[in-house]
Formats: sequence, C-alpha cells, structure tokens
Amino acid sequence: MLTAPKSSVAKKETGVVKRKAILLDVDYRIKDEKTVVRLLMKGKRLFRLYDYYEPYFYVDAPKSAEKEIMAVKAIGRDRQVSPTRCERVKMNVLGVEKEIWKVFCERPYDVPHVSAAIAAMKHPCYENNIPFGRRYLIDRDLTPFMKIIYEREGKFIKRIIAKKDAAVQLRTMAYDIETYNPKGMPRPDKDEIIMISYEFGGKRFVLTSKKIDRDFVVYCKDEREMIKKFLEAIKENDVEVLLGYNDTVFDLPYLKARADVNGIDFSIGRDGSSFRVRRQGIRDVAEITGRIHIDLYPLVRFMGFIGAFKISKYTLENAYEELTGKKKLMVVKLEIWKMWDDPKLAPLLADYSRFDSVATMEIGNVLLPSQIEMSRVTRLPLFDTANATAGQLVESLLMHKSAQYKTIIPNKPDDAMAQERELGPIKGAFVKLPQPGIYENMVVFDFRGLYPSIITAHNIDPFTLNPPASVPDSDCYISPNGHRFKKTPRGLIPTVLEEILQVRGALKTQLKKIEKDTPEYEMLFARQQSLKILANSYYGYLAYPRSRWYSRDCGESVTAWGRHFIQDTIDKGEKTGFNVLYGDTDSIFLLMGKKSKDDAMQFMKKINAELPGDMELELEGFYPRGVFVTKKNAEGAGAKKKYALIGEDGRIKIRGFELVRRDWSAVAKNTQRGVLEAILKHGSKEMAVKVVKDMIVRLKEGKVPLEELTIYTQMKKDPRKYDIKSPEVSAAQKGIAAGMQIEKGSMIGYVITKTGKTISEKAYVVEMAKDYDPNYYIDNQILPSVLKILKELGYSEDDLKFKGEQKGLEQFF
DNA sequence: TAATTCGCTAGACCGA
DNA sequence: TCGGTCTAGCGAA
Repeated sequence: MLTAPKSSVAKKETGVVKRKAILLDVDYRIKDEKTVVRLLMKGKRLFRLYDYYEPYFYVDAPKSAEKEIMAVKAIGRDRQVSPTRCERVKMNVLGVEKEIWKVFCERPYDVPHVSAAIAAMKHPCYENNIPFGRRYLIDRDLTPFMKIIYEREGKFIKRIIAKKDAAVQLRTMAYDIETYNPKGMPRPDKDEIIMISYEFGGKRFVLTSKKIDRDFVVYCKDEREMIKKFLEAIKENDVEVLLGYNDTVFDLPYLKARADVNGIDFSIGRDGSSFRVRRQGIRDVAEITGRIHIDLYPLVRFMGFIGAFKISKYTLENAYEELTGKKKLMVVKLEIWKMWDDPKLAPLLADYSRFDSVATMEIGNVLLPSQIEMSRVTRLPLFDTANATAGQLVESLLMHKSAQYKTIIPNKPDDAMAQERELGPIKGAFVKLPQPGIYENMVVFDFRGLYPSIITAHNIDPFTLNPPASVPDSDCYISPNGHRFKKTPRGLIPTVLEEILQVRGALKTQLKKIEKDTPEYEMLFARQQSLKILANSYYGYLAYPRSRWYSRDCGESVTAWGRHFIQDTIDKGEKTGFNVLYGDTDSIFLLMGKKSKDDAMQFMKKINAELPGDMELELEGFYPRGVFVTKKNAEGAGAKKKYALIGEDGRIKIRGFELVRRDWSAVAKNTQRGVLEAILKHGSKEMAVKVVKDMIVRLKEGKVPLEELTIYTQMKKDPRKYDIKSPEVSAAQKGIAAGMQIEKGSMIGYVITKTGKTISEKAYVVEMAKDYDPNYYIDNQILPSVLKILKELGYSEDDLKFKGEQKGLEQFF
C-alpha cells in the first residue's frame, strides 16, 4: 500500500523494523523530482518519518476525455507542468455515484495549475486545493496525537500496523523578551534586547547582559551571547512546543533582526533554520521547522470571538488574570528602559520579565489541553488547530469523513457565489418578549445542544435534502418550512456530529466520577467544552457563505425546527398552567406560581417523551428571584436578552446588562452590580438606592481613579476609515497624534475628561487623561444603567424624569 | 478572506 | 434644540 523508494525496496528484509511513536505534525518536501511526506513523530525524542506520496485531484469527465486530460500543459510555479498519469475511480460526486478521473501530478504545487487548465476545458475539478500534508493524513486516516505502530525501513514507513489513542506530554517552553526603548517603540535595527526570559520544565530563567542579584538570572556578556544561549536552551531542551504571546508579530521578528545585527544565525528550527511567516486567512502565523510554535495571543482572541470565554482586554497580564484567576505581578509603572538604566530597579525589571514567560506558560496550560483535544477530534495538527478558524475546524473533520465514504469533498465557492449567498440572510431564532418586573420562583429549562440535536434527529445534510419525488414523505423528515430530508442513508454532517456528541457524552460521564477542582477535572472539562464549541459550530458552517457544505435550505430548516420546538414547548407550558415569562432560542423561563418543583419536572418529562431523536429538554435551574427590565424608548415593553436571576445557591446569573459589557466603565458596572445584588440577595430597595448614592458622591468628590472610569472599545476598522467620529475613534486619533501605536483590532481604553464640548471631544485614551467629567459618569453611565432597574422597584416614571438635573437628583435621594 | 441571527444601546449626524 | 436615522460595538443564544 505504501510506496517505498526504489533504493530501499532493494534492501534486505532484515532492514524492516517495528516501531511505535506519536504523530505530531506533517509537511512535505520535493526530493529527486518526487514528493515525499514528512511526519513529525514523538518517540523518546522527536524525529521524522518519510513516505513517498503522489499529489492528485479529481476530474469529473467521461472516459473518452483521457487523452485530452493527459495532453494538458500548464505553466506551473517555475516550469511547464502536466499530469503524470490518471486513473478511473468510482466516487460519489455531489450525491451521484459515478466514475471520474483521478489525475496525478508530480508536485503538490502543480495541482492548482494543472486543474485550472482542465477546468478551463469545462471539466469540473475537485479536491484541487487541499494542503498536501492534510491530503496525506486524510488518505492514510491518520490522526494527530495518536500512537502509531508501524514498520519502517530506514527513514521510511513501510506499513502501519495499528493506531491507538495515547496520552501525550509535550516538552513545552514559554518565552518573552524585553527591549531597550528610549524612543517609545523599540527599533529593531538600533535598540538592543535587554532580557530574554523563558520557562521550561518548571524552571524559569532570565537571560540578561546585566549582573542582577536574582537566582533565576543568567548573566550573559552581551546581547549576542544572550540570543545564542536562548537558542541553545531551545535546542538542548529539545523543545517541542514553543509558546509566545504576540510573538509572531513582535518577539520572533525582533530576535531575528537582532541576531542579524549580531551576525549570528537565528537557528531556532530543529534543522537549524529560522522561522517562516505565512499569511493564514487574515492573520500571520510563524512556522518553526520541527517544533510546534503557538502564539497564544491570536488564540486567546479567537476563543473570545467564538464565545469560549470572555476577556475584557487581550494584554498578556489581563488574559493571565482572567484565564487563571490569579493576580498579576504589580510593577512600578515606569518605562522599561528607565528601569534598566536604574541599578535599583533593574532587579524588578528582571522579576517582571520572568513573570511574562510564567504568565505565557500558564495561559498555555489553560488552553493547550483543549487545543490538543480539538486537534484529535478535528484531525488537524496542533499547529493548524491553534491557528484555525471555526470554519476550518468544522471542515477538517468533514473532509476526513467524506474521503472515508468515497465521497468527493465539495469545492469552496468562488467569490461571486459567496456574495450571492450573502444576500438573503437565513431567518434565525425566536425570542419571546418578556413582561418587565421582579419575579419570584422561576424554573428555567433549555434544550441541550438544540441545533446539533435538530441536525442529527432530522438527518439534515445538503445531500439528504430534497430527494426525488419517488421517495415518499413517510421516508422523509419534513421541516416546518417544507424541506424534505430522506431518513436513510445517514448524511455526512449528522454522522460526524453524532460522533462528536458521543465523545462529549463519554467525557461528561467520566467527569462525574472525578473530583472537582482537580487538574484532571479541569482538563477533561476543557475538552468537553471544546467539543461543545465544535458541535455548535456546525449549524453556523452550514449557513456560512464560504462553506464547502453550504446549504440555505438546510440552514433554514435547522432554525425553523428550532423555532417550532421552542414555541411548541411554550404553548405546552401555558396549557399546563405555567406562566411562560421568557424564552430565547433554546430556553424557556416559567413562573412556578402555585406549582411545585415536581410539577415542573413532570412537565419536562412530558416534553421529552414527545421529542424526536436525541433532542432533550434539560433543567437549567430553579431561581427564587429574578429581574426583567423595560426596553429603552419602548413604553413599558420588556427588553430581550437582558435579565438577572439568583439561584438557590445564591449565585447570581446576569445576562445582557451593561455590567457584563466591556464598553461600560467599571464605576457603572459596579454600581449596577450593587443594585442587582441588593434586590436579588437582600430584597432591599433602600440598599439599592444607597449604592447609587454613594457612587455619585464618590464621583462628585473627584476621588474615583481613572482605572474605574475607563471604557474599553475595540477598533474594528482602520482608525482612518470611520464614517462617524465616535468617542473611541476621537480618543484613538488623539492617541495616534501623541505617538501611540493604534491600528485595526486595537482595544481603546478611554476616559471622558473635562476638556472639550461634545462627548467625543472629551474622550481621551486613559494614558493621556488627566481628569474626568463627573457629570458624564453620573448622567451617561451610572443613571442609565440603574434607573431601569430601580423603576422595577416601584419608582414611577415621573420620579425618573429628573435625569441629568442635579436638583432632581437631590430630590430623589 | 474569523460559524450564524437576534437584539440593545450610545452617540454622531442631519434636517426641521 | 429637538427628534429621527444611522453607524458601531457588543452580548445572548
């Protein structure tokens, strides 16, 4: 099955040895005009295994087209290229079983050129843009982090005997650099690196060219020696995973530039090579040969983006605090170069430097277990997983499964097609309008994994959709909007989803047997969390315009069924005698009234008895008290996606309120929290009012530190490309004028000061702010965030009209 | 050229 | 000076 090179085939049979090792990564090289795949394996140490493998793609063309195909000549990367050979294969092509051509090329990068030439002859081409390393893993059915038992001959794989799940411990190093920066931004051609810190195997070091009295400091005579020692540490420790924080953009290029200045090779790769920066989607990734380089900064941002966790700002210190729950090391707020130049402060700088790599390592400890699990599940190597988009994660597993079923992987849509798909958005979920008020005794149910379970329960897939009229309705699931999905055979997407849900189910069972707050529990929890994220992404992928498996009808059907089930459950709740207060997508909030918990559970049971497939309504919890507020500018109507509940255990669950938003100041958020706690925990409106009053007094006295007044907003666009000069844009522009580095994606922290007329004029980035405008914070931050809640405590509309007038305020309190 | 849609809110902007 | 509309960001699910 595996092609060995001619030379090794000729060797004696005794040259074949049985071995086992764990697969970490894959790439390829061209050797003697042939493509050879290189597998990065972990045995006692890391090593490479080789395998010759031919690149190919598919052409949907009749048998008679063979000569035409073989005659194709295209201009490749550096020479004229043609197919090397082709063969007839049987495949399922977009739902139809047929014979098509499998066309081989010499090198992977010939494939796009040859296939483009064939596509120009009006023969559809498929699987012509799959990265070759992944092509190999798909065809060999290999999974990263699996232990592979194989026979080898020299450096080449002869035969794979078995594959097993394996625990893996990776040799991980985290690092960080400090640079001398008297001019603000350090200049790589002039400003030296003054410290390199790293952590490996529980030990922490700071390499530096100053003699500093700290036991973790390693003195180097100059920058050159510092860089050399760092590279040696990587090499000697045989580092497998290198962690940095924003190091693709800063540390790595800086180290390389300084290595150049010092006349040394920046040989960070296992083979002595430097790193390579590659554009992936909208961000750059840095690859290091033979090691897995992970920049945690884009990963943290990605996890925040998809909702795995919430982080207010993405600095290393903040990510560390919010992900680990630990406190950051406080340092004297002084520029790094000043600390370096001051003999008294240099040791503190060393502490600070050391902390940065410790923080990086700890963030890695939090994120890596779920990344490794994600890699196993999606079959994308760890490096690719850590840099993948949600679409790529979903797609990867589908591509593997598709190949196993001898089914062509659908092509990505071209731009025109993607744009067309973007035109009419798919109707989404149902949200019930709540009646504002303070309520007692509620029960909340939600559908466990609503969209995934709808997909598996109704076999929703682009290729089970709309079977021919000869398939009777009784053999189909028919969505509320009339689309038919045949019941058998199972579609690819439902099959894959089921597998994910099954693995997650097993993990959750395992979790129940493990003590909470142990490292093992945390790790397994992270794993099941990543599976949940993955499962929940499948619906989004179906509706994603650039998806290979896009289907408007499928997407519409998922949400239509979603609306159907939630509304049906609401109706049944009402009929059973519950007052249904609220519901959003997959959840319903019932007022218990005179009903018992037992009645509630009976209701849930009854609903579950009628649900298809793996769909299930779960108890989310009982809540003794909850607050729903009115919507602004909508007389008396309730606000959706905004509520606060207190559980039986006293824990408060808050959704949508300003207090959970990062674009509100801490003073407003803390005040709102105080008010909600007063109501929910203590049922005391006096206490609620006091919280507000106290904060207003503090603000007026001018005693509130700027930290509590800072409003954070992300610049989602290039700072110059805004139509409107909003406060954050205005603050950013002033920052840029003062020499700050602010670009697309930057988080702007600004304060409303006393200088200027409009709010935007008054907005200054926190670093530049000297004072604050108490009236703004009282009228535009504190009051709007608490008035709607106080109103539910019985303060009439008229009482609240004083807004902005200090006289009225005094009256109120 | 980051999976989806639904929903709230602020502050700028614009014309009466 | 006002009220309506639009841009923009963020959160819920």
